[in-house]
Amino acid sequence: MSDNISYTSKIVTRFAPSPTGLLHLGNYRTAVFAYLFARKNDGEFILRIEDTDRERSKKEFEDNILESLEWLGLKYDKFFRQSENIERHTFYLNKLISEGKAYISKEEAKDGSGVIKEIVRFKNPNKVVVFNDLIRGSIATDTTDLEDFVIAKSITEPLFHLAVVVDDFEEGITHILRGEDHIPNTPRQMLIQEALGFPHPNYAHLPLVLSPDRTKLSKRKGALPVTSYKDKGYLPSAILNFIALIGFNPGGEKEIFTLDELVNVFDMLKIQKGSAILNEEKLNWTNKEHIKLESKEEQFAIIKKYFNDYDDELLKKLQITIIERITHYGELSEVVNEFSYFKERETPVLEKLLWKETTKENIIKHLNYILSMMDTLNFSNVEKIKEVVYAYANENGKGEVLSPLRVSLSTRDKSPDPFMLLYVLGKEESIIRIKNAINILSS
RNA sequence: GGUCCCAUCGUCUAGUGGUUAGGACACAAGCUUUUCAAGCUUGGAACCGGAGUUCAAUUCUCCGUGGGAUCACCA
Repeated sequence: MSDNISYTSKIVTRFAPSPTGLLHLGNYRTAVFAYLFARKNDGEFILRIEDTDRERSKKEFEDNILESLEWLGLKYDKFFRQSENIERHTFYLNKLISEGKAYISKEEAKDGSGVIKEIVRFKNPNKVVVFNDLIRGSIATDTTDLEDFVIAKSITEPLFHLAVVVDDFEEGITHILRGEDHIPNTPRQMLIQEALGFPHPNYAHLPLVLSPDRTKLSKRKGALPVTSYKDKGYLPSAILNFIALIGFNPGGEKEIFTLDELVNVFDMLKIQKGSAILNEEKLNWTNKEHIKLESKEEQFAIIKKYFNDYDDELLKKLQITIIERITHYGELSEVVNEFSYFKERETPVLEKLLWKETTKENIIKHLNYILSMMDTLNFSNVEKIKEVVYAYANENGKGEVLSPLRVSLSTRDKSPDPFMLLYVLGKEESIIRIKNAINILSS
């Protein structure tokens, strides 16, 4: 059973989240795999919001799911809301009851109210159910200890197992890709399918994404909603790339993929069986690689939002240096602070202008010499600046020339190299700052 | 506890009945045009254990061990 062979009927997959909270990366990875599998096979990808639990489902969570999928670029072909399918759930519920395959049971409500309710229980045939999981092979379960499980809170209030089975059938789902935490649910759902005369869909249970403590990823353990990565300035292509390669690897040594490339290389047989832990550092590295993939213009547009009061000309000179410092665009706000000296002239402190045992006089001499060659420097080319200034530094002591120069221009002892500072600041501003430093050294 | 799933560097993984077990992240060292960042080079780092099958097991089988999931009138 490989996705490389062609199926006789059209592949239809679905992502079926319940809108009861903000979904994290682990949840969306299920969507990514279902999406990749459908697209790889020219199939259909369906989004179904499972909102039958009226009390816990919230519109804001549904909106967040929609926003996240759109941001990630996972376009769905059809959209369903489970709560709008209650009629057909009731229809099949009645069918089951009339055929003696389910029955109404008068029981005390579990909410402690003491009210007697008419819930619907499935008449368990108590048999061994076997299915061939596309990822892990044959899985057999004796359903006897499941007893007559509840499938509806009332004839008009279907529960998960019934609703899922009916909707998957009615929507023509051929392949169900979901987390392995659903493996125990599969036998019950297959029992209902059999009672209703539905065919069994194909199942592929994905390995779980774990927290660093090796337990299921959860909000409580710090798992962030996908939209928070959006807010922090991560690239959707990087998030996609990163989560697709957790539990899946096409083989080979390529690490960076676009969505289209992922669709191309996707192969269900290459999905991992064991669960995996999220590695934030690799996410950051992946994101940086995707930033590098962006065009100069795309990068600039975002940088400009943070460095909004910078002159375009100066910012373009600074762009490469800025990009080098970040892993995701949200870090730009820190870089704005770090690079404040590019925008506002600041006053260097005497101690930082000094270099080891070198006398003030010598430092002043070096700075004056650099000042004297300003007219000969080609300020439109950082390499040319480097050639000339470095030659002098190399002859007269790298440290005692370059360190005071850097502090003169940036006032900091940690900054880009002085050649870059000269290039970005330009001739006029550089002269002013160096003269200012000489004054401080002279006083 | 019952049931089920899983097992290659710290993490994500490639891979094979015979390999120096490969790559990436992270880490360490060195280099590069002082510092920071980036980049480059090098390095340390893994087949859970035991039995069986076999000329040969990391790979196949079984048993352990370990980890995980699940046992709702949630999904």
